[in-house]
Amino acid sequence: MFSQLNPQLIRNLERLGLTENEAKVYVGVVSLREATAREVHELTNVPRAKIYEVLKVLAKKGYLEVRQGSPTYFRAVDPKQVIGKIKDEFINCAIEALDQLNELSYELPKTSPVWCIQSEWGIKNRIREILGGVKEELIVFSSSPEFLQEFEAELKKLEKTCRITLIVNELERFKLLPFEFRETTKEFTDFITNIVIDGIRYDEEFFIIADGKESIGVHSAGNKREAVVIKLPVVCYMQKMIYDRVLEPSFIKKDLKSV
Amino acid sequence: MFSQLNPQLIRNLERLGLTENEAKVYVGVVSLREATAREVHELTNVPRAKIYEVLKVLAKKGYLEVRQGSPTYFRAVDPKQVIGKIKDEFINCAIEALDQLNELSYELPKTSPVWCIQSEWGIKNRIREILGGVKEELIVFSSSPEFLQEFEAELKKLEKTCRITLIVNELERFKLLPFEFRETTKEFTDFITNIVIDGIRYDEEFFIIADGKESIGVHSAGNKREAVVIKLPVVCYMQKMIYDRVLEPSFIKKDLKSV
DNA sequence: TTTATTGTTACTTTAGGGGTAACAAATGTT
DNA sequence: AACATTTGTTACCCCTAAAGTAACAATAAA
Repeated sequence: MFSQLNPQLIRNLERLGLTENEAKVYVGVVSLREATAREVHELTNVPRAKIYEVLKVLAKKGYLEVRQGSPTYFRAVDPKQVIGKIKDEFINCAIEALDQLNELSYELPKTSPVWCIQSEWGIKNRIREILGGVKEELIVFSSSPEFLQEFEAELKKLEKTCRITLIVNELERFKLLPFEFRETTKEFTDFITNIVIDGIRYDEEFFIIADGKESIGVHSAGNKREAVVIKLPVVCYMQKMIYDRVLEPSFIKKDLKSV
Repeated sequence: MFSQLNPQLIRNLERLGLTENEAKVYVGVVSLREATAREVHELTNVPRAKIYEVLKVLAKKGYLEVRQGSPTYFRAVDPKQVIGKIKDEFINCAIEALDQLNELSYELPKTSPVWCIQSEWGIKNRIREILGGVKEELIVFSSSPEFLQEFEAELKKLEKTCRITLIVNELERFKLLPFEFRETTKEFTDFITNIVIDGIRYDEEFFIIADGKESIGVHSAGNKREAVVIKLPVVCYMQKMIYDRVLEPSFIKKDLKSV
């Protein structure tokens, strides 16, 4: 039998906490609706010697029902119930863990001025956190419409409550986004997309300065994305200056004298 | 340092998918708010040689932020975010698994007449399922107020739509429950709480007959609970007869002649 | 009685995670 | 500059859970 037991499903069940054999056997019994150990073995290729133990475990967990006899028959409990139970247990566990973690922070937020974030999720998460904290002014640079679009909703919301300056390297590529953009000078564009340090080429994709005191920049080095959070007001001011100078002359005066 | 890292928390995080060392290190960094590898090592007792790899993994997963340097510093991402992410991924996984499981049932419900359930959860789950399917008549026997109470809500609801007969072995012990009970004869009580088969003593705790065609009985054998589901109309009729005979005479006639 | 099937047991193998020791590289100290 | 300390890495061992294998008793079927 090569019924092949959707390996994706097996992997999902493993991630829900079953062992590989448990997953296979449960899927087998669900497929067969009602089956003997041998039938499950033939469908799943789990060694017959192992089946019995696994079936016992699953029955004890409440995922299977049993009809004693020779051979013994097994029947799967409705997947909705089973997955639901697993989910509930997991959620409880998550809630408990979160409570316990929140009790840990004895010390005051020793907030350090520079941090580097390596995961995609972490980067976006942190950007949202910063956007959520903006009070008055926000300056955004982006060279990637796709990346910027991720935060469209947040930015739209902020537009109502604070001054936003959106700077991009090519107006053309951003025209589908519902914002008013300013363009950088050609020199800056060339510069920013071609920074090489120690043989590694950096590509600045995104940059935010929030209220002139907190910044996060996203760049890719090689094929890896990375973000740097900087909270030093001085650094941010310098960076802000750079962006000021980098805007096309026509935009500079009318907008930035108010700062 | 014997700060002892709440072992319950470590276990919870393990159940959420971290390894033991990952859990310890994450908790360590959350506790310290911002720390070097060595500090984490000293707080958690995870071998220093292992710390670096673990920290890297956690950073890549987005649970930590990094400040490069010598020594490198690490900072924990807000637990709410981290646990939230883990939870979301798990839920997605559960949903996907459920969809895939639901696609499996090629065959018609080969529903067999006799099944045995070994897990506490499975038993209660199945009882609720049966209660949910009752159309006209329900007969319940119980010798355990605690167990019966579990289904108080479901029974209250059913009272409105169908005939319910609740039979108990000692009225006294059930008087706190908001139902009208009937009592079994003393002989039956003695009989039911003292069945010995092959040297094992069985204790019938609970029994339901739904619409005269489906029954589930819960008994404990030794210190294990077990339930048997029977869907044979004949067997159920016999069982119903037994219960009819078992009621105190005063109750029998006025209620059961209508059946 | 023979044969096949069911269920059990004992053993091997493998992989992942954890622990230890030793070393190179970077930093600090005299 | 020489030395000591700390940081970060590597290689190795150990243990365990889980998977795979093989052989055997108990039961049912022929």
